[in-house]
Parts: sequence; structure tokens; C-alpha cells
Amino acid sequence: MRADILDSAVRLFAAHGFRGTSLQDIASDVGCSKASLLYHFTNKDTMLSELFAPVGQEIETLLERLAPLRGEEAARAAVAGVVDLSLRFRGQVKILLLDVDALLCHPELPDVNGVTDRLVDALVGRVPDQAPRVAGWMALLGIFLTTARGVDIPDETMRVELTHGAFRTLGLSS
Amino acid sequence: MRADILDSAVRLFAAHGFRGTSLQDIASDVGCSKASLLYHFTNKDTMLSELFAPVGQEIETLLERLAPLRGEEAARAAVAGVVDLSLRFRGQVKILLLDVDALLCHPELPDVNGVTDRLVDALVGRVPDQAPRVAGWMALLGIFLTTARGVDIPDETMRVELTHGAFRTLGLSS
DNA sequence: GACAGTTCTGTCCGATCGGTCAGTTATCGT
DNA sequence: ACGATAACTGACCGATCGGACAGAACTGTC
Repeated sequence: MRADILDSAVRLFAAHGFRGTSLQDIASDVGCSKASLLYHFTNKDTMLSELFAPVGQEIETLLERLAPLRGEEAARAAVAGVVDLSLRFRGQVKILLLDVDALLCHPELPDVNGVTDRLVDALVGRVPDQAPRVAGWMALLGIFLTTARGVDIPDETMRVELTHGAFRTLGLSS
Repeated sequence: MRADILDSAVRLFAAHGFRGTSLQDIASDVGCSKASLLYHFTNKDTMLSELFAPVGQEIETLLERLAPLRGEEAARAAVAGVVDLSLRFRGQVKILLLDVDALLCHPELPDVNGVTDRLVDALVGRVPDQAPRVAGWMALLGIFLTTARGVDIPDETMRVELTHGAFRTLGLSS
């Protein structure tokens, strides 16, 4: 039942946003009462946090791996890490859907926003000029969004071209 | 006064989303009563529509220009058009801020969503495989988002690298 | 059948939302 | 000075929101 609720929740969050999805909407989709949702989850935010947890964990790991790196090496590893992450979670679109929603539509959730903000910083914070920042956002949001939309990306194409060829084009290396 | 309201509205929409911004929030930011907002604007949606109107017009023009094109030429012109558009509106960040918000956080506004959906179709609908779709989304959303975040992008860099060099990398041409 | 624990629900609550409206205040031409 | 018009506001409305809570329904054990 918990799983059913999360399935409905993530689908509706993705379609209408976190704020655009009421507990009643989820309950109707599941086929139970609104009160039943709040028996399984302490509140609405908990659903979002729980759905975000797996990818949040992966981002934490990535951040640890990026911590000692600096300069171009850091930027390269950061984008590569995000690409890897999006590929690894591609089968579980619901997680990325939620991440995007959380990032863009629900910025006030600190646990969600904290980790993504730090990831963006790790992506672009160590390079002085602005172009990499653009690249970082494009990589993070673009990939997440396309993945979230259910677009099927050939692994090799995505991995290679974005982590190598795209670097110069997007200004991540000279 | 109308201008003050729109200024506050777009800033708050960008920060907290359309749904995350109440009329009271805007009124407090402007320094007037909530009722005063609704004296100048018939309703909340009108503010969004009015802010979106200029860029909406530009997108319409772009769509007309893209209509007769096909294949790679169409895709190239489409991405170039979006880049041009984002550059042209860079000084008026509020418009793009709102566009992104509308696109991602307020998908039920038909006048807003209709035009962006058609733009995405024009961007990626004419090319068979999936890679260009990814590129299209990345271009549209990535550029809009980075621009929306107030990131300053050197015109030449952005224009040239994204409309020419990035094509092969992102799979828009072989 | 009696019982206990889990699962679920109907009903209610305070808060907040977008929006309405009667009435007040400010502005301005005469 | 005065009336007309525009600008603005406080008070209020119905709807909806997330959430609380007591009790019903279900499940398994003895």
C-alpha cells in the first residue's frame, strides 16, 4: 500500500507539480481515503523526501568523490558524475521526475534543495568564469529533464559525447 | 503601479513558483493591499499571461519561420532560434524566468503551455531518432534556465558554440 | 466467539487561497 | 469649492488545502 501511494504520488507530482497535487488527488488515484495516506506517511512532505532519498544518497556519494578535486578535473568529474547518475537512474524515472520537481517547483524543502544546491556548486563552483556554470546547469537540468520525460538515450552516445566531446563545446575545458 | 506589481510578481514567481506565490505575498512585496492588485489585474493568471506575452509573441514568429523547414535544416534553425530568443530577452530576465516557471510549474495554463509545447515540437519533432529530442530539451530548458538564473553569457560564446559546435556533439547533425 | 493489533475511513478543524464588493481616499478639471 | 473619476482598501465569501482524531473494518491467534 505504501508502494501504491508512492507510485501514484510520484506520477501526479511529475504531472502537476508538488504543489499542484493535493492529498485528495493522490487518494483518488490510489483508490483510498485521504486519511489513509496520512496513516502511512506522517505528512505530504514525507512522501517527497522518501521518493527523493535514493537519488539523494547517490548525490551525497558523488559529492564526497568530488570533494578533493579542483579545477578542470573537478568540473570534468562532476559532469561525468551527473551523467552517470542520470543513466543509472534512468530505469527508475520516478526518482528523477521527482528530483526535477523538487528542484524547480518545491525549493523550500531544505533536505531536497540542500543536496541539489551543493551538487550544482560542485559542478560549477570551482571554475572562475561563467560558461561552466551554464554548462553545469545545462548538464544537470537538461539531462535530468530529458531523462525525466522518459526519453530513451543510448548509453554510449550520452556518456561519451557529454563527458568528453561536449566539454569543449560547452566551455568546460579550453 | 501596474509595473510595480508586475516587477514584484515576476520576482516572487521566479523565487517560489506561480503556485507558491500568493496574491498576499505580491501585495506585501509591493506594499499595497491584495484588493489593489485585483483592481489593476482581473485575476492572478492575467499577471502571468501579461508577463509571458512578449516572449510568446517572439515564439510565434519563430514558429512561423520554422514552419516550411524540414530535417536537419529545421532542427538547426530551431535551436538557433531558441538561442537567439534567449539572448534577445536576456536583458529582460523576468520574461524568461516566468517562461520557465510557466513551463515547468504551471503546465495547466493553456495559452502559456500551448506555445512552448509547439516550440519543443518544432525543435525536435522533425528528426526521427531520439538524440535531437534530448538536444532540443537541453537547449530550450537549459538555456532558459541558465538565463533565468541571471547567469551572464557572452553573446558570441553562447551563440556560436551552441548553434554550430554543439550540433554534432548533441547529435543534431552527423 | 473473544480478543488484540493493524489498517482504513468519515468527519471535522484551522489556515489559506483567489476573488468580490461596498465604501473610502486621492487626484484633477472646472 | 465641488463633483467626477480613478485608485485603493478592509471586510468578507466559498472553496480547498494539509492535517487530526475517534471509531469502524479487517486480520489473525487463541
